[in-house]
Amino acid sequence: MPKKSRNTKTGGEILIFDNQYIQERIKKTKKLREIGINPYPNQIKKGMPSKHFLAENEILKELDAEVKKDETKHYTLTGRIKFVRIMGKAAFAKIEDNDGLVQIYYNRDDLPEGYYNDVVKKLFEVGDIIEAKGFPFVTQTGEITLHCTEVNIVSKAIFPLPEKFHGLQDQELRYRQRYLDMIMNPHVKETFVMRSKVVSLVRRFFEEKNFLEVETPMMHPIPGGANARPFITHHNALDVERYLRIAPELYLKRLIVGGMEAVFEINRNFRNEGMDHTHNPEFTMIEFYWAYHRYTDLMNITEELFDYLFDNLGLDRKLPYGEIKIDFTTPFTKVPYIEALTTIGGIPAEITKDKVKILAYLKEHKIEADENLTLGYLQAELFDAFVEEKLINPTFITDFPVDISPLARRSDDNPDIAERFELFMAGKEIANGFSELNDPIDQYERFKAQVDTKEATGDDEAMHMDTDYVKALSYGMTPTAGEGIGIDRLVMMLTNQHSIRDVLLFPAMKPEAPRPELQPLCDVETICKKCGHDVAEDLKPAKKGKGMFCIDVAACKQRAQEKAK
RNA sequence: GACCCGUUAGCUCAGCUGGUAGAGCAAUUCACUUUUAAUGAAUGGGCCCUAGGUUCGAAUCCUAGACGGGUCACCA
Repeated sequence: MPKKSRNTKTGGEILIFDNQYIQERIKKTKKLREIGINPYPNQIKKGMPSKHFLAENEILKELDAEVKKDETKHYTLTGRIKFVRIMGKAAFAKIEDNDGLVQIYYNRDDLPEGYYNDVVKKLFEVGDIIEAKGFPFVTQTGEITLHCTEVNIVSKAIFPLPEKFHGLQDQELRYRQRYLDMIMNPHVKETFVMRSKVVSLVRRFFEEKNFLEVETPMMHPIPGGANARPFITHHNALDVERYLRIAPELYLKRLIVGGMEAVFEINRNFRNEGMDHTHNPEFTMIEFYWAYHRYTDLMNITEELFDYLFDNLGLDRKLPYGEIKIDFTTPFTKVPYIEALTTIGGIPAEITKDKVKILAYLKEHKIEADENLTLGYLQAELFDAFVEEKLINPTFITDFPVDISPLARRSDDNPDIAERFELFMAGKEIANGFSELNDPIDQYERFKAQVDTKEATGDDEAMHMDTDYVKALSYGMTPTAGEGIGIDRLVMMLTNQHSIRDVLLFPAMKPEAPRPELQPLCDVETICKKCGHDVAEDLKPAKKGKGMFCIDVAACKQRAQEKAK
């Protein structure tokens, strides 16, 4: 049998199982069936959580007897076998459930006739999920253990687990096979339990403040609410392009126009940009909008939220983050944007307010910048290069240049700055909030300025003109403050994780490297029935009947037309 | 996108200036009725990421590529 076609079928056998270890395990599975044991039974109930079992039998350790045990008690435990130590006619194993490891003991004489030698010892192994019934005792080395009178298979594993001591180290496998990572590296689960708690608490916090949770579209006709490149998809029935949302902002503010005075949404945004340790193409944000409030109120409620999270998670206000320590004690420091350039970034004040001087300063420090950028954008270049990474403890940077804040309200005192802040910690942006721009004419002009920027600098992340949104504002929106908080990055801070991939259950990965011989056999027709297009990646099978059709309907039509000519 | 590092048994990793591919765990067989990464003995297990090149000979050297990790750039 050829060894080289992992993903194909040959002779009716699926060859991902073509491996000595897997074959051994499949043999054992078959043997179980032969002797009338279903390796995948359906009627098993979860046993007592291992933690409860251990806690409840802690008292056995106090017994004065030679053998510390209580045969009057009966327990059922369930879990995955992580270790097996067979010593002839008796054996110890450790099984793991959601709470952790617990030891079980079984021997030839206390199990049904022949069951130990023929079944448990030979056919149960590390990786299998089992059910164990018996009474508690304490071993000579002082470990509370279940002495089994019955052991049953719950689910047979036909793939072996990684090595028991070193576990699964390979980062790639850890991300691609997260379930295996979770089986082998218990702390991984802790991080995601923490993440779940954070999301839940954030939701509860806003609900308790009478915010309404809403769900707005994820497929947008015009991408908006942030500066970012969107993913593009196609709606077949309408034959239109749709953009996966880069932010929910503009829809949430439409709801404020509609009279909802406090709303929030926690969900994914999608940005078609580079990936690194702080960027995943899909990421989770909470955005909330609060009528009759200003950006200063947002800073207060943000501090309140952090206190709420830390109190409910029982976390110390000073948390380690790699080499550094972050002090989350509220209130957080507040520094105006331009001031931060000087006090934190160390840039002479006279430079920070002059385009020509900034360009010279940037050049001096070997930072490339487009000369067509406006003052605000140039100040942003300075901020990114000299300030951002120095913001370790939570810091609100306030009063942003208005031209880099196209959706924020101008300050009544100074038309060049916006009522906006961003919250930074450990050199990373965590939140962004502002008093919302509710002047429809001003909003129109700002969109237009974005479109102009796009033309002047080719910045394809600048915003699009969204006249539908301007129309909504034109009906009148109450003065409103709105904020977005990056949940992934927040969880990174709270769990001392330095890669966003470690707080995402299934981070985005490139497709696995294809091995040439392993390509699936393709015996169906490989050209589009309508236009004759023959690039396999562009084709999909017909919904009904046979044949292939183009995924991109518009392109298909065009090809068909050209062919007709 | 640029640079650096990695890819060898199911897993964790060795493999020197090029000379028949190694260990531990795991697996198979045997011994062992309180072990703690159980122990002892024997056996089996490799497209050395892929494709080219240099060479009498390549896991090893060269070129290109794939995937992963890191640094930087991009992402206000």
